[in-house]
Amino acid sequence: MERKEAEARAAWLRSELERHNYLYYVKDSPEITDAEYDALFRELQTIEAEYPDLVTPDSPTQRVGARPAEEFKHIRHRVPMLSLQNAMDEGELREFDARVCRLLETRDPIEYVCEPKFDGLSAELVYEDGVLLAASTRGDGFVGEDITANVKTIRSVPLRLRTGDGQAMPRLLEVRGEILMPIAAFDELNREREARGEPVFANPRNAAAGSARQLDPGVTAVRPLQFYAYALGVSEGFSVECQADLLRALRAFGFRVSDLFTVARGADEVMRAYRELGARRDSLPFEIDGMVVKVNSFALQRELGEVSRSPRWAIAFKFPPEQQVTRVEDIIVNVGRTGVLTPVACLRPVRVAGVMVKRATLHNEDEVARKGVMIGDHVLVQRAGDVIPEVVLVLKERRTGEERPFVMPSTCPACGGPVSRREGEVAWRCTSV
DNA sequence: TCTAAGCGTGTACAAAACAG
DNA sequence: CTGTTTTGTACACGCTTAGA
Repeated sequence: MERKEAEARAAWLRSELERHNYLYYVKDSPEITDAEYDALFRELQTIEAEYPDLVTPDSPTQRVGARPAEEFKHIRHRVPMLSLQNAMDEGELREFDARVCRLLETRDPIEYVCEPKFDGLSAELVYEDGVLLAASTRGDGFVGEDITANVKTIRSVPLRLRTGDGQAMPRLLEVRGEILMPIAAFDELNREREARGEPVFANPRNAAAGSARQLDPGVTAVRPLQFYAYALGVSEGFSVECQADLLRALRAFGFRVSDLFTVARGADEVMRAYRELGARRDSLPFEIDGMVVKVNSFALQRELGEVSRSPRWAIAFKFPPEQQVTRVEDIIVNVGRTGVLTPVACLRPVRVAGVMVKRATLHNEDEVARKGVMIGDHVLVQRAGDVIPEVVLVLKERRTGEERPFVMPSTCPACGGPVSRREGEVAWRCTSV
């Protein structure tokens, strides 16, 4: 094949493959069979093998192109990736709404966008002139890990932004969203791993986080990850005026965007959206742990600004935590790096919200001291956050006999040194650490 | 009231220790 | 000398506490 001819053919194949990829992985409505796709893919591979200089970074053949890395490099976020404040119940949601109204000095109902709060790991994808150049984890909000090679293997991530209906290609677009693993794919993956005798993942969130942080992108490539876009970092040559328009624009750029988002006016409508999302929660293809409520207008968002590491214009409205009752088998004492002693309850393993809970910290000494926890007690365990189970309540039953009340030891279990607790101090400390 | 530090759980991965 | 298990480190996440 002539070089010029090959160049044109390769360009056509790339756009065609990316279009079919989009139809299959984002729209869930393929136009061609897998075999036809493979044939196109192999043709492109053949051309690129003959003319290596024709390979572009956004070529579909480059999704799993990178070699295993030694370590993750770090990427600084140009705009910090903030975390959200939580609202645990209706009262806290209404407080949030009241604060927004007060700060904006308005009595009119505020327009909010309600979106599912995906249970995965958040990431930032950087597109320059429409081409995916870098992807990073949230990290501490300022600096994240470079997971570009891994993100490129996620088939619902566009390697090149789609444009159309008058939208020009942005010079720069930093797209933020969530990497997650759908429940059905997670179950299937664990079945395979179990059959091969490999350890199974605890839940889809951890499976997604683990998969995204593989040093070898080849491993990530065979993990069924998806990316849902929902926010922006820096952008040049692109602007919208509100969150709802942004979500629609992200969809037009070729990203998966959940169709579960709604626009609500005022706290009452937000509460309705919350109840509706909660009712649908168990039938969704992926796990969510709440609903994110954002002030729709970007102008109002700017006016509200941010405090600390979270914006004043958004809140994570959590679903009530799942609870289970289990038994305290033992209480041990953990010695921290700085000598802090923390009693930890060893529990009869119980499954709560996708994780097996075996241990729970008893660091909340007020609670523990007031009510006491004994070996043999039955305790209520709830999944407090994404990962951390917490013992919140005590005493469903107290058996007599061999149980002993828990008392902090007078010597450090790690080094045998003395243990003390200064006046007014909450924590017990090993004084020799 | 806000911020930073400390802490615990759970994940992945690499090095070290162990066994055949 | 291999392959497997154990141990240690780093990271993500979210909570509590202490200090500003």
